[in-house]
Amino acid sequence: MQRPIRYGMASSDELPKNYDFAEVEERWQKSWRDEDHYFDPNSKKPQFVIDTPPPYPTGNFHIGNALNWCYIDFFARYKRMKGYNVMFPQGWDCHGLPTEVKVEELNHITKNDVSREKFRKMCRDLTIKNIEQMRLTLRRMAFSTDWSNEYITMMPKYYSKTQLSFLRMLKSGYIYQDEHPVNFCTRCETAIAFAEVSYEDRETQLNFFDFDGVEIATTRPELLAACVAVAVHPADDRYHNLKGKSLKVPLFGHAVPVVQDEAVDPKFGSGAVMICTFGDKQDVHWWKQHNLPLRKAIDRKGKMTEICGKYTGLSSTECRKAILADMKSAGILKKQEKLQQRVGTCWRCKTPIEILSNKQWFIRIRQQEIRDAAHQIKWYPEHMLLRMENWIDQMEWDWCISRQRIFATPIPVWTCTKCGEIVVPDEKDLPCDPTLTKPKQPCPKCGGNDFKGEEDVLDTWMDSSISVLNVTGWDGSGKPKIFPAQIRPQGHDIIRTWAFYSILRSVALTGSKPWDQILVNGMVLGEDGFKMSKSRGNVIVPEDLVGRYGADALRQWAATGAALGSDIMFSWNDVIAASRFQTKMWNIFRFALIQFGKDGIDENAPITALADRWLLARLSDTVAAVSARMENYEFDEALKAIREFAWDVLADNYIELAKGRLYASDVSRKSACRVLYTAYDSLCRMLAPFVPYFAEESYSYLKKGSVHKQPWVDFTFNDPAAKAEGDLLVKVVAEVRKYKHDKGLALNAPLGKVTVYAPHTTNDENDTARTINADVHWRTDKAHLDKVVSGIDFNRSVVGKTFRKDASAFMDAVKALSAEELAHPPKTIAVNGKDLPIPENAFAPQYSYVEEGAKVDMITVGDVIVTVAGKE
RNA sequence: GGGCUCGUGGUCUAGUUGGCUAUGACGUCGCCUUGACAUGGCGGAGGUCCUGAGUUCGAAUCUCAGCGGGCCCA
Repeated sequence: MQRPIRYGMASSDELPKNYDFAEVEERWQKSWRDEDHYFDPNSKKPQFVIDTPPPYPTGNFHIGNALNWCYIDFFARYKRMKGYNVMFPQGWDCHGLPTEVKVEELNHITKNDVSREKFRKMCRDLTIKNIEQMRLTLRRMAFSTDWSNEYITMMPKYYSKTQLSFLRMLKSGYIYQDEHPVNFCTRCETAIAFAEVSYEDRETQLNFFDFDGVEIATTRPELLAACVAVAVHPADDRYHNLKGKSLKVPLFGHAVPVVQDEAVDPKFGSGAVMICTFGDKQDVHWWKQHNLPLRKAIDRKGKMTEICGKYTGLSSTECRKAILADMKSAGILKKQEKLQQRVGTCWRCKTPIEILSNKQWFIRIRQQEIRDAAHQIKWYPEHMLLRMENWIDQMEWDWCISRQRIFATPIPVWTCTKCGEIVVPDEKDLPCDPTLTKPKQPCPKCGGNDFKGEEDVLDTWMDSSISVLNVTGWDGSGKPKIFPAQIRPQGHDIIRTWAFYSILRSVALTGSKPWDQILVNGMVLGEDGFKMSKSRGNVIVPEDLVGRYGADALRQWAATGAALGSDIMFSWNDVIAASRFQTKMWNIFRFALIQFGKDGIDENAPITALADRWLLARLSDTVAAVSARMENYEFDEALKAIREFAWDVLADNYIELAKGRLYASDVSRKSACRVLYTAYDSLCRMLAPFVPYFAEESYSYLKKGSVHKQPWVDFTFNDPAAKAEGDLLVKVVAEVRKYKHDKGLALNAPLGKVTVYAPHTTNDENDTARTINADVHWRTDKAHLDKVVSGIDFNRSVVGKTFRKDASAFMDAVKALSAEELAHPPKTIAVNGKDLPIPENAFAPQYSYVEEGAKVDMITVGDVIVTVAGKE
């Protein structure tokens, strides 16, 4: 049964004994209002705009997303409490191949079976369904999303901005069209960017063959038709005679020059390589360097072109086989060796990429510009900047932004069929699909009226790399008022893509860095330490976890799991520990509420007892520490400090000390209640960003109003003496407990007189006495103790081994020694009439102490002496 | 091959401007059902701080070399 929402001080009979997270979380989720999290454009508060990552709407919010969003929500909530006007937008990065593939799968079609428009609609419908699913999870997780700033990249409102940014960058010369080699996936039939290439190890064959008298080693004989040169190292003596010569390509017969290049490794293969357009990135290098011609041997579908003669139409694998067979029968194939190599593949479908030369759209990469902007951003953790720098430094090609797909932002250009002029739409006519509409004016160059709409579409990163411009309200007119954003949170896996492209685009379009700070979080690994994957069976689904332990427990796991930037192993242990902490907190609050229920709270009661001042001093330190950690996004440390204070300091020490006073009804009870009240209130507020449901529920028993609308805790209590003396108090209690434990006594067993000889007298309001159940006296004078030998500990393994049958006689002799002799034993001792040496470690005297005539036990706490008189 | 990052009890981890007996959690063992909580309390056992060399009165921490893991890239 669900309880009604209630606010304000509870009476103790209203208090449920157990914290039922499922009931509580559902109830609060229903009552919270979206409006409370809206960014207020007219606010006078300082702004805190977050450029959140728009997830790909697969329908499933995975645990890595959850970690990322928890971090965002922690600081979004914290900043709101600190008085900032926070924008926590939610975007959806819709376009791209996975959805196309999914639509084909679900409808049993290929994209060519239906019209482009129909296919797009199918993709849009699926995406909307997925987004709705994921929104539910976001709400269940209690993320304080600003739903008034939601954006969906496939919607006209968003992608018209993508198109606007394209037109602006085209105009300013950043974007150009060119025939250029690009990474190409022949399965997806599209160009892909370097960031989309992944690498796999595989074994291949290195083929040595006779190339017009020169031995050449190649892994890609099928590219023989595309051979445009042979390269050797200039210092390679074997090939001096080839300088300036040309060679005839076997099987094909065209002549190619021999070029010299330092980049050729004389030790690899035969030391002579053939340059083809294009086998790999190195070929592109050489091709540019030596101004070689272009011979295209492979087409977009991965088939051999006409220049391959009789091999035309074969796939590259078939062609390789055929050419090797023909080399063999011509007797020019010398030998074959196995070779380990890394091959670039399409990150989506794992097909090995080809480098093909096509007409494509590009964005110029101006490295220095990006580097400068990256340096103006504060990186958390700092070393992530290095990854960005390394990536920038080794960029060689411009960013290819055109894709040959359907579900994506159209490139808004037409080509005049008569003169080839590029024509663009008016900015006010965006969004625009050039395959469906025509330009309003004739061609400005030749006056022609026949145009071809661009069928290529934009890379998805072209959408998401303006997320920050979108949320800050960019409309093309320079730099928006609230730009740059304050922070970009993201994973380290997309530094070279999303972060890199966002910086590039912001600089190009506004001349400024996109954000003040970037916060980089790690990846979530499975419980076995490996990346989560279905095949490993180590995948954790957030919804499952939330169902079993609640959203707050998952959020705590995210906070405590890892330091910023480092990968985090998933651990059920941490989730269980989190849920236990909530139980503990609930019981602490229950205890406090029961006390408050007896005769209310006096918020101005004088703080009298030492323990009370001690607790407030420790609370003050905790608030300072937690606040500092929050400022630095060190959520693990922040939550750790809260837990430590609540569990160790408040529950295990303070409450144990103050219990007696709270049960009694003297004046100092009010002091303890006020302290409990302050701690309760502060803890709710410090916990609010981490466990919003739990904090809200707990706070509702204390006061009216939502804890999430309270300011962050501002509490200082400076009392170094109370801290030092209170620490002593706690230590004395701990030592006496240990003493009881060692004596086999129950912790509440009564003791007789306990005297503490400390440097200062301490007004502990009898807390110590009640806690350890003894008559406690605090004294500042020196302890007057008489040390008395009360017995002797024999080490029987030493005594027995040394004295054999004289052992008992030896022990009797030792017992007969005086106290003085026992403390400083002689070298020898008379046993059965003989003087025998006393072995080392044979015995140790036991001492007892006598204080004012009574026998006592002595405990030391640093230089403080505590005596305990038994209760006989 | 290059860059980044890391190596601490069985497991995960804190600690690096060099300095008390190396932190905590989980697990484990023992004791305790005391009026918030046994999803608790108290206590114990358990560590070559990856290896080696160096600097130093002193190294988990600094330097060098090596071994090993992870990530990114060639």
